[in-house]
Amino acid sequence: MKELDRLPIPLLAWYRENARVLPWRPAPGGGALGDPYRVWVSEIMLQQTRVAAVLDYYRRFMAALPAVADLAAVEEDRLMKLWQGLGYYNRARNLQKAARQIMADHGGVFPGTYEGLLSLAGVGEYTAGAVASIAFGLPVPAVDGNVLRVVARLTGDAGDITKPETKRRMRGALEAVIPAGAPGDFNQAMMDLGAMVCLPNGAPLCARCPARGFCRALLENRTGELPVKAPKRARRVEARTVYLIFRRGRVALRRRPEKGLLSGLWEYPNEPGGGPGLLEEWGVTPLRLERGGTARHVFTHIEWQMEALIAQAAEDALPEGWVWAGREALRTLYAVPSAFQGFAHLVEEHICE
DNA sequence: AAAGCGGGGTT
DNA sequence: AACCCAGCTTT
Repeated sequence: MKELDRLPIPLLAWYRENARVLPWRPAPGGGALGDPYRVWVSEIMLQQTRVAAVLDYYRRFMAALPAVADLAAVEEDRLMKLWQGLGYYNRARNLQKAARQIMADHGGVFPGTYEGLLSLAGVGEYTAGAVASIAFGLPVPAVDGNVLRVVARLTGDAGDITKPETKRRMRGALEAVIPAGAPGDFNQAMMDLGAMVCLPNGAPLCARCPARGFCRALLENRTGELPVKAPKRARRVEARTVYLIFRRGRVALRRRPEKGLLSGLWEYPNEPGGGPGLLEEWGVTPLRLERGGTARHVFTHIEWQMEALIAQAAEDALPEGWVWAGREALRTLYAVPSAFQGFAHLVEEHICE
């Protein structure tokens, strides 16, 4: 009998005792179904994002947009403000795109099949499997980073889990053992096990694991070597100048381009390299110009080393599309990514409105 | 198949 | 400083 065949019974028993209590989760262990909209929103927020980071965003989001029709109708700037700081902002745009698909193509009713879910914007194999199993009770695996790690160790599989082929193999193996009576509990139990017991970086808590009696990696003393993962590419460093331009107690903001990094969000004007000369190009005449210190922000693939220039503008004129933002507008209207958080105190000092 | 896309907690 | 997180889309 293979390791995965032996897993469901002890795993589900462990889950009944140890499941995390989460606002989008149905009562664990009873095989109850979750609400599709709530489960879906949570799954999108949780992509590449820890549970702890999601909780407050999820509560705010559901209070503001309690149903799929609300999401379909909300204005984009308000949507981005709800997502501000969570990262991977295309998730929010795809969320709305999918909500409009549901309204237009499915009569406002959530599609209840794996293929129907997969056709929604921003929903891939993992998310379709998660919603299908948790909200609709369908026996489909939901294979995320946690599950790949658990399966790699449990079965002693040394395949590179960053490769699609390895992921396909593990997903297929799970399809064969997922219990038809409680697929949602099984998938969530796998994720909880990965998040709480089968920890990454060679630090699993095997003594607490319901699979400790038959885990290949544990029995063969290979938990430190599994899973196998190809190294990530190094990030590049970019020096940028950030212009904090003030006028009558407000600060200048511009919208980032439609595509690429932080697309569509608002920012203090900034450019690679840069210097005082750019102000003139923008038609901004500085009455005073001073240095504002430095800040650093690390993305997955780029590191910004930023230096701020603080300028007092002589006139109201700004380039097309730029705005003057007061404290209230900055707080409630404009979504500014966390990359600029390092200069928030400077803005706070110079803004008066 | 590889690269782009955020931000923050943990080790 | 590296690793990783309830991944998806585009190239």
